[in-house]
Amino acid sequence: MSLDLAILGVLAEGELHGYDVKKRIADLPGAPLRTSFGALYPALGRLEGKGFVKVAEANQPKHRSLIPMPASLAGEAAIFGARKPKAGRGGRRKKIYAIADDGRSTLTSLLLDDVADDRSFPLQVAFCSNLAPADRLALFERRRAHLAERAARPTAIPEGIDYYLQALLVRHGNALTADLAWLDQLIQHEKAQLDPSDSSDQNPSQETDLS
Amino acid sequence: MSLDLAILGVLAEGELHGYDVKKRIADLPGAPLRTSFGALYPALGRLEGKGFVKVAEANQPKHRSLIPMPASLAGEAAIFGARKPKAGRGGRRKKIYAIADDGRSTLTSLLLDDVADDRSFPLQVAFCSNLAPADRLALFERRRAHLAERAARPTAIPEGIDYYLQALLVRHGNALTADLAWLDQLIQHEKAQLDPSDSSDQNPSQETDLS
DNA sequence: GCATCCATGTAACCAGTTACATGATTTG
DNA sequence: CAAATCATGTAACTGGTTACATGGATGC
Repeated sequence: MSLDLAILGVLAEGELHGYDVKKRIADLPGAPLRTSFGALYPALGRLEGKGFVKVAEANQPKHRSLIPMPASLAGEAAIFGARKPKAGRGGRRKKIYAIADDGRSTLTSLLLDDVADDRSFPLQVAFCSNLAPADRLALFERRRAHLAERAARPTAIPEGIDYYLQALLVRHGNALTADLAWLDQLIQHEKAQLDPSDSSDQNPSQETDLS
Repeated sequence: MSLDLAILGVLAEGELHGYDVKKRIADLPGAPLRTSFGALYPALGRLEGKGFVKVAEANQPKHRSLIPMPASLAGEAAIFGARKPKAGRGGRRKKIYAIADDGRSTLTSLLLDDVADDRSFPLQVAFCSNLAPADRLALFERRRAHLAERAARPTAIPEGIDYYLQALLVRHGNALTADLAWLDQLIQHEKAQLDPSDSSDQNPSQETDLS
């Protein structure tokens, strides 16, 4: 399920408490996933029960995790660490979750999963840096094949079609085309990484300008 | 809910039995909605209970409904009518549903509903020919405003961002831009219809080529 | 010290899926 | 007549939502 993927994904790059997990997946750069606490906390509980996730600290976050954290997170982490809770004595509160080893392998398999679900692919991309380069390439190519097959199948209903349906159809087709081009760029990038012979394509460009 | 919208939408353009309702919404030109019988039949039952939909015939479809049907449906309807079931005597089977008056008004309100839900907007477009031109324009402009606001809000996290997240972000931005342009075309079309002074833009073009 | 946000959780409900059961009609 | 496909439905389960309850921390 995609919520699990998102949770494991964000926890894979650093420990967080539930509240922050929600915030983080809510504004994942290109793949925002709105969810609710009513879904999140039970999910965290489930994942903990299955041993995919563990509670790192239940309180007194002295100031930071020992796990090295990628640069992308260092900023927020620093801020978070800065306003340290004065408390220490007393109760259970602010559970900080970390991904467990079983969680990492589960994450990998969720990332490789061939779910035709359009909603989860962006999440797979968002966290695909956790994959081995070859697996990543496979993921992209699988998706590309899937979309290509979709684009290929007969459009049907070219009859005296409604203006708005026609507009929708055009939009749909254009979106598909754009996605294919985008995937081609990603694929090209991966291949370049795997086989470093010719050098080109350093960053994803703003406009889909493949020839 | 979007299944209700889809059902009412397809029934608004002609009577169908459940099985065909599913097929039809499954390949709505630009807004396919995969669903299952386990969702569809209960939904039809609910709609019937609320009086939004009624059973036109429970069997012997002699050959066609008396309701005038738009050209877009005439083809399929003819085929469907052609292979008429030999039966007549006996059981209840093949319930043919038709939209009721209450259903039409419900459809209208569902079409006007301002649901931020990205999934239901395409459905609203698919059936927006049921709206008065002014309402249709309002629907489009509301959506446009919504997307524009989304596009405007700070992208955040331009830090040492992951290649794949960056790619997702670009993709997302491009999709938004394309949708805005697409909506602008629709809006322009509506305005031209409402105020027939200058004439341009007859069909949605294949490429989003607004100036 | 009061309001506001951070933070975690639970309960009731809801819409959907998968899998199953059943039977009629068509076609080879 | 047997197999495939059309056709309708139900039951168990799943994953989510909204609303609620609770309480610590922060800031004015």
